[in-house]
Amino acid sequence: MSTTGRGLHGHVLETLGPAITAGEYPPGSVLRTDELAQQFDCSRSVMREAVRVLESMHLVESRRRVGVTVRPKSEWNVYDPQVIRWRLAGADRPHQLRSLTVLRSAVEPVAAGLAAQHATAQQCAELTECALGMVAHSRGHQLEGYLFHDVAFHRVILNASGNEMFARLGDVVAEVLAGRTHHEVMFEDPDPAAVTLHVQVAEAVRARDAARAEHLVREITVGALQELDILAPGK
Amino acid sequence: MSTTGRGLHGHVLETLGPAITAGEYPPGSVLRTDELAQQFDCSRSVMREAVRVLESMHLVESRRRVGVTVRPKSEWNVYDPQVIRWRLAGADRPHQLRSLTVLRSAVEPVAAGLAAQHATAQQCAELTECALGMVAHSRGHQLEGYLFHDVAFHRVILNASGNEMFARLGDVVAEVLAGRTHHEVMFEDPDPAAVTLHVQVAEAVRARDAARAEHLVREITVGALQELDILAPGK
DNA sequence: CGGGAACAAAAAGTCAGACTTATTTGTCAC
DNA sequence: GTGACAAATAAGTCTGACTTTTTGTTCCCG
Repeated sequence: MSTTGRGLHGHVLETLGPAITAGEYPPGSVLRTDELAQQFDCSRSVMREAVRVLESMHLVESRRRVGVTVRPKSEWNVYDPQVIRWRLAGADRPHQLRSLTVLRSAVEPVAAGLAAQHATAQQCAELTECALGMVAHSRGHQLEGYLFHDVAFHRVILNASGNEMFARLGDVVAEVLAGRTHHEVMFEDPDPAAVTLHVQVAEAVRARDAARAEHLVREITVGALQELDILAPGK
Repeated sequence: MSTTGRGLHGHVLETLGPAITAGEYPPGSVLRTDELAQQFDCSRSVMREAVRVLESMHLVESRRRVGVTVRPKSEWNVYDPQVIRWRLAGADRPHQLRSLTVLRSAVEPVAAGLAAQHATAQQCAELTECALGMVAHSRGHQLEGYLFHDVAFHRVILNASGNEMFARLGDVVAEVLAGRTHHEVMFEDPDPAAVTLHVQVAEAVRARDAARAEHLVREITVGALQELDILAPGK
C-alpha cells in the first residue's frame, strides 16, 4: 500500500513524517540531525536524506547553526500524496477527510463535464462497466466489491477529463472513498439513489451531454458532503 | 522567488529537476548516481540527497543494481509547487498553464461560495480593498499594479474558504495570473467586465450571498478559459 | 551606559573512501 | 528448457574528518 518504506531511509521517513504531520512536534520545534540519527540508530547520511525529503514537502526547514525546525501546518505541501496518507493515518483524519471531500465536490463535477467531451470509446465502456459493477454489488453487504467499482468509476472520470491535474487526484479520491467505507459512516448498503446517479453519469458521458454529466456528479458529491455533515441536508 | 537553491544540493536540484520535467530525459532513461555526481562536480552524498528529493516527487525511481530511472509524466507529483514552477519555466509552459487554469475554474467558484459563508470581517475588508485596487489600476497601462491586487484578491478568497486544500492553491493562482500578464495574451488594459465582476464578488461575499459569489467567480474563470481558447466564446 | 566589531561555538553542509546488500544477468549442470 | 548457483553491478550504508555559515557573546571604545 505504501509506496515508500524501502530501505532504512524509507523507514525513518515513515516514522518521522507521520510524527510531524500528527503534530507531535509543534511548529517551531528544533530537531538536531545528530540526535535524530542516534534516536533512529542510523547514520547521519541516512538522516540527512530523510530530512531533505521532509524539507521538500515543506514540513521542516533546515538551517545552519540552528537545526531542523518544524514548519507550521499552513506551509505544508498538503497535496503531496505521502503527506495526505500520513495525515489520514493520524489524529486529524476526520479533518483531512472533510477537506478532501470538499475538494472532490469542486473538482469532480467539472472533470465529469470534460470527460463527456473527451472520453474515448473505451473509457465510455469502462465507465458503464464500473457503474454496472456498482449496481451488482449494491445489495447484500458486498461493500468491498462496491467500493472497488466506485473507485474505478471515479478514476475513469478523472482520467477521461484529459486534464493531468484532475487525473492525479485519482489516488486522493480512492483514499476518501476507502476511508468512508472502512472507518466512517458505513451504511449497511449504499444509498440506492447514489447508485442510480452513477449509472446516469455513465449514460450522460456516453451521450456527450457535458452539462448533464456535470450536474449529476455534482449531486453525487453533494451527497458525499451531506454524509459528513458539511452541508445542510436541505438544498 | 525560488524557495530552494540554497547550498550545493539545491543547485543540483534546480538543474536536474527542470531538465527532467522538460522531458530532456525520456521516461525510462537510466541515470547513475556516480556519473551524475561527476557531471555536477559534487560528492555522491549531495547527489544522493538530490535524487531522494526527486524520488519523493515521483519524478524518478531509484532501484538497486539498476540505477535512477525517470518515471513517466503521468506519475509525477504535479501538485508539488516546485514541479509546477519547473514546468512553467520549461517548454510545456502553455500546456501547464492550461491545466492549471482549468483547475482554477473548478476550485475557485466553490472556494468563493465557502468564503461567503466563512470570511471574517477583516477578510471582507481586504477583499473590498483588493477589488478597489484593481479598479484603480485598470486603466492606463498599470498592469503590474493590477496584477498585484488581482493576485491578492484571489488569495483572500482561497484563504477565506476555510479549506486548507484550497488555501494552498494561492501560489498556483499567483503563478497563472502572473504568467498571463507577463507571457501570454496581454491586453493593453484588463477587460472592464472582469474588473466589475471582481467588485461584485467582494460585495456578494460581504453580503454572505454564497450562491451569487460562486456564480460570479465562475464567470471570471470562464473568462480566463476563453482567453486561452479552452472554451468556445459562446454559451 | 550603549553600540559595534571581533571572536568563539554550534550545527548543518560537504567530501572521500570503504564496505554491505540486493538484484540482475549469465552460466552451467541436469 | 529449466533450475540452481555464481559473478557483476549499482545503490545503500557507515564513518570520520573537514568546511561554512550563522548566532550569540564578549569586549573595547565612544
